[in-house]
Amino acid sequence: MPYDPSAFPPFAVTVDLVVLTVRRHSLCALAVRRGEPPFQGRWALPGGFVREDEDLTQAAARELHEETGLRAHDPVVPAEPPQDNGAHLEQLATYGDPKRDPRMRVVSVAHLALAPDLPAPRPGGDAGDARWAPVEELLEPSGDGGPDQEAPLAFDHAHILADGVERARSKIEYSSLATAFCPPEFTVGELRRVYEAVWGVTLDPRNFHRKVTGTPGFLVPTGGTTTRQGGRPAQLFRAGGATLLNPPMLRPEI
Amino acid sequence: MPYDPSAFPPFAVTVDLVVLTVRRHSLCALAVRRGEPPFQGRWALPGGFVREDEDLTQAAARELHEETGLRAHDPVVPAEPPQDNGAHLEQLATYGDPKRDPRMRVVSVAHLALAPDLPAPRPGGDAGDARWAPVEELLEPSGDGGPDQEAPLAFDHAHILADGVERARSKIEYSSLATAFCPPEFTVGELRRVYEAVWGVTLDPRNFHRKVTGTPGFLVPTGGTTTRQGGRPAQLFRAGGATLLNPPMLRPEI
DNA sequence: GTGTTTATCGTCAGGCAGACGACTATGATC
DNA sequence: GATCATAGTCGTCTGCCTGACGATAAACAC
Repeated sequence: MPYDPSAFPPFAVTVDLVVLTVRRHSLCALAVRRGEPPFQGRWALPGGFVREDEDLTQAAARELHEETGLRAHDPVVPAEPPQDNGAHLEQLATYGDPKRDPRMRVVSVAHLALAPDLPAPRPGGDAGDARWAPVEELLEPSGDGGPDQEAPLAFDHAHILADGVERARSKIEYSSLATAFCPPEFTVGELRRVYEAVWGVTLDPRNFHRKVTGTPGFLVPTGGTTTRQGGRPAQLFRAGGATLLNPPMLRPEI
Repeated sequence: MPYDPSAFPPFAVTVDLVVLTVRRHSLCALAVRRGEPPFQGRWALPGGFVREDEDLTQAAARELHEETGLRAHDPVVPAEPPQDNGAHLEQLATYGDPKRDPRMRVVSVAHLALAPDLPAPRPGGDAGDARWAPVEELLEPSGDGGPDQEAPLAFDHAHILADGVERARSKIEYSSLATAFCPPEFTVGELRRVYEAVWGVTLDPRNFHRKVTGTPGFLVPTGGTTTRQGGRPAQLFRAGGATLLNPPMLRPEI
């Protein structure tokens, strides 16, 4: 089909964000409450229109900053040491079912952001209300008796969230992405608890320690120690330059 | 940002296709020659506008059929046995740089299609001219003396193609996707030559045979044999139901 | 001190991959 | 028909990595 610039169907293009973090040993996603129809009052993923002069990644980074105050890392030029308050941001997938928005044809380019644990969502964004919710809670079919039962996510956002969670779960297997859930300096135990929360499993601390400290370039010791978690002081590490884990971290069966 | 259906910047949305196949022991992509500006006369990836009532995957499947005659498998409901002439189709990524098309704001949802070796591109599509070209030829910076030197691909299509090739290279590691490059019945040697072509390496036939025949659910013997390749007759297999390879096929270093 | 918690080091057996030898079954060539 | 070249298939061996789990170390709470 020849490109005919004068005869194309116009679409609205948005970015939606799956922002994940680990809070209290559970994987949580950022949800905002919709202030207007459709799906008024329901929880949804943060997002918004891509502007005329904006790249998709820029739009996602702007929305992320508006909703959370987080700056996105440039994954290509990783600012080295004390890049605190930076989040990992990558494109997830694009959703364009003709009926996904009842008002008009909207194509949404979903992005996945991974952030360390944050104090609390800042309501400085456009949404009046925002919260970190455990992903199982947002994804469970309709709940089976939780106290404050919430309706499922607006639009196809449950689908998008599920895809984002699955991306995160699989990607920490073969990359150093799990460190994006950690503060700039962290212990092996904190990193292990990230894996446990994201995968929903428990891992052997000894084998985990051997694996991550034995993988060249994954972790670099900072020299400091901490007793944040109680018990014997643990060494502090920063993420090393390696981005790919080879061989990968194996996710336990079941 | 509240959705305001009356005030969104209009975008054109297209699908572009990275269609890969293995021909003569080399990984090839489908390229079409542009018949009009911009980039008139240059090679490009096939693609076109998404229609008003079409899902993104539908649009990609339609373009694929127009350009190659191939039908896309439904990856969710894999038609079992003799699904000949079916190609694997999946979304790749979305490209939306404001300047990627000099005429207007175009967001392109790229898709990746993997097909068995085909007789020849059918020029039934909108493009007057189409060919299978080795991916290195399409991707090399500008060539270093090949006889019929081609200008690089139009738009950001070299970038899209590189992403598609990388997706295919990594995905055959941990999935049974390599069988999408094979006819419905194939030998272990043919499957190995797919891996060798996609990765650009040579693999030990004995270890490869042990790996693929030893992975439950990957290959199911049909009972027949063939001597297509010369030498001792080889068993014929179909792709088994397994889609994930665990442990993965390891891509050799370097 | 005693108990608890967490971190870290070691040991051992099993599984799997890379390297490679050996044998089999076809077609091509003399 | 014997020989050769080509592929396919089965084994063996070694080294690495993982899972299971024992043991020790260093903090805190009583």
